[in-house]
Amino acid sequence: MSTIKKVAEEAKVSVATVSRVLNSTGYVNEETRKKVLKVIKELDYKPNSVARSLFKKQSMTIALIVPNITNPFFPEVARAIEDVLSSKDYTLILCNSDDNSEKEKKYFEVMKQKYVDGVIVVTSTLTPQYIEEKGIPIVAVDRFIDPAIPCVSVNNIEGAKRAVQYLKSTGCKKIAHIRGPKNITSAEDRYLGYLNEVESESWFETDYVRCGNFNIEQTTEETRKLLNENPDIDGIFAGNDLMAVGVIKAAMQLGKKIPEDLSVIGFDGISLCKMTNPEITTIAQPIYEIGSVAAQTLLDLIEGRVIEKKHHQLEVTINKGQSTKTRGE
Amino acid sequence: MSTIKKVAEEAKVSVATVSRVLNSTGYVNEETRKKVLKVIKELDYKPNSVARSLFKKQSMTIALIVPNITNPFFPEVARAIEDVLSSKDYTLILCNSDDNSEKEKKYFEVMKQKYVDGVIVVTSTLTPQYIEEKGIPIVAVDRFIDPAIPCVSVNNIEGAKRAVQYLKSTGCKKIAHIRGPKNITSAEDRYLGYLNEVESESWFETDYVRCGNFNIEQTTEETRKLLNENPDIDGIFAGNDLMAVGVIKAAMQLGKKIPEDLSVIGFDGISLCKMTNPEITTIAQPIYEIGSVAAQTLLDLIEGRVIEKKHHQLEVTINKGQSTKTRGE
DNA sequence: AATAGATGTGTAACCGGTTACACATTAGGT
DNA sequence: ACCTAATGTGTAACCGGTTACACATCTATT
Repeated sequence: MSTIKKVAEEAKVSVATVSRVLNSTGYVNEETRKKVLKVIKELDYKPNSVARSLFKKQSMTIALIVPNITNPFFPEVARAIEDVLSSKDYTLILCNSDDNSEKEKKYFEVMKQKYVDGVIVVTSTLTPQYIEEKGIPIVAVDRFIDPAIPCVSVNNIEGAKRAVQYLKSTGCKKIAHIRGPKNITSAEDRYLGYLNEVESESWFETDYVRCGNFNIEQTTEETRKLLNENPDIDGIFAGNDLMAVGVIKAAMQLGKKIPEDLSVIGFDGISLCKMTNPEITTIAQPIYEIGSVAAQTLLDLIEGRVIEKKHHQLEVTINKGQSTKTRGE
Repeated sequence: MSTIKKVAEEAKVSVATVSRVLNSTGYVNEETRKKVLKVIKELDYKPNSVARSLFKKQSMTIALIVPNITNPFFPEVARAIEDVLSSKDYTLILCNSDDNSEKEKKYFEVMKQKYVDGVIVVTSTLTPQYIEEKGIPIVAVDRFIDPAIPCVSVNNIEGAKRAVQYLKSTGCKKIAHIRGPKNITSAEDRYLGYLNEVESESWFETDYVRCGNFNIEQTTEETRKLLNENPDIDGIFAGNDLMAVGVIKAAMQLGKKIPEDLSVIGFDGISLCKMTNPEITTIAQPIYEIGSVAAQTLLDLIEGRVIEKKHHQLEVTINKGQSTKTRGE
């Protein structure tokens, strides 16, 4: 492996000059520059990022902390982030937190020791004080942390309202909600949106809300109970797409036809929705865009640009599948 | 941020002693050790990984290069790898190559400059010479590169045979194959396995093999053509699970009942299989295990342990869903 | 012709660790 | 009591870059 020193010797200049050529800083005579460039090419010299990082206290690396990359929402976010980063010569470190506060903190610690330039995080447990104290640029995705911390998400309350409104518009008369976990802001907001749309309805009962955990099996179980106890429910707003799959499974087990007997709408718009049968109607987040905006915002933060907007709330769209009736039917 | 120097001053010892305490190397008097440890705690000192990396020429980081993390096979592999790595204090860098040789090479270059300790790669384009030349420990996953390069995969030929045998055992009389891309070894092997099982059959025609590209839409299109031209095909072995979804979509569009009119079997065993309706019968790879074995093998390589086996071929299992008839039906 | 500013280059300190080596002290063996 | 080996600690070089600063030369201005 050749070093800047070898290049300097070979080109008969000092390491400072080589460094100037590499970084296009300071003055370098055109002749000298060409000579150095020639030697660099000859030796196939590639500067050592670690040495540079040590001095500059930055690593051209950012970390993404997600609960679990296996959850189909996150790979698309990760892909978007990585696309933006790699186009700017940054590198992405991937961390799975399992929504565990200890793991999140451990990752933060390690990242700080590695001079990671910034972190994009999906968390429900990290506090603004902790983040502040670490002093690493950070952007939250999907789940809101604090007004002080930039966040990229959709308006979950609005999205949930749209979901319920849509079910209503297709003729559903009794709409239940299998919500996501209690401590997760996005799940909370979707619940709030649902509640806002239904609480003044004469048919509404608090029993229409059940708590799932963003996972299929448990949702199937919960839905089966719900439908057994309330057979006249004809619409379910699931906390996310995976849960919608769970709801559909339960409905099928109970012999209910979808969407004739029961309409199901999800949330997220992961590509899975188009693979199931029936295809799932869902409130689709612009997932790729969320990732790319988050990455862009983090780079702005890192590179000291003013960030015009702290909280990006992107628009949801409704993706119509066959898990809901067609309007007016 | 406190440094080793500050700790040394505070504890009235030299940096060498602090370093010895940190790394449990050399001789350190117990009293001294306690004193240093106390100061480290007081100052909340965390050693700087970058400085250590520079000297040690290793970064406790490994890179995973996959075609696209958005393909549902890879997040599970990534998760497994990350689990193993984080338990050993290694960090994972994620790269998306899009199966593009230039991108793969660029990542390799960058990783080398960052002193990445090793690479796990899913590639069809990298040559052993190139890899050799970079001199970075490497493990291939899913796709075989060269006998010299450790590889973790399943026996795709055997798996494909099992798939076809299973279709036969459930009564299929004419079995087609929508295969994956030509240049990908795993797709090639699955095709070979299929061929081996069918070429001696009287009903077999070369027209029963169509080429897809591991993607749903194109597979649907291809399947539609296949079934229109050969209406009596009653079984399809899809190149992977995503393609199986495409096959099922096509069958439904043509009004064929699954599995009564057409049996479909996939390959991979991604969690998607359990979410569709009907659930997809598939030749399941032990995906998580593939990832963890790959990670473990790479660490063995990095840490200089002898690797007993260069090519790990893990066992596939058959996951029975409702996309195939029950045996003997 | 004198001088300020631009241009060009090298020396050496610095980033924050690790470790070879030197040196001292203590313990153990005969 | 003497010698060797084990124990304990500090100094300084090193990893491979970046950059402040010093210094020299060249150009332009008055």
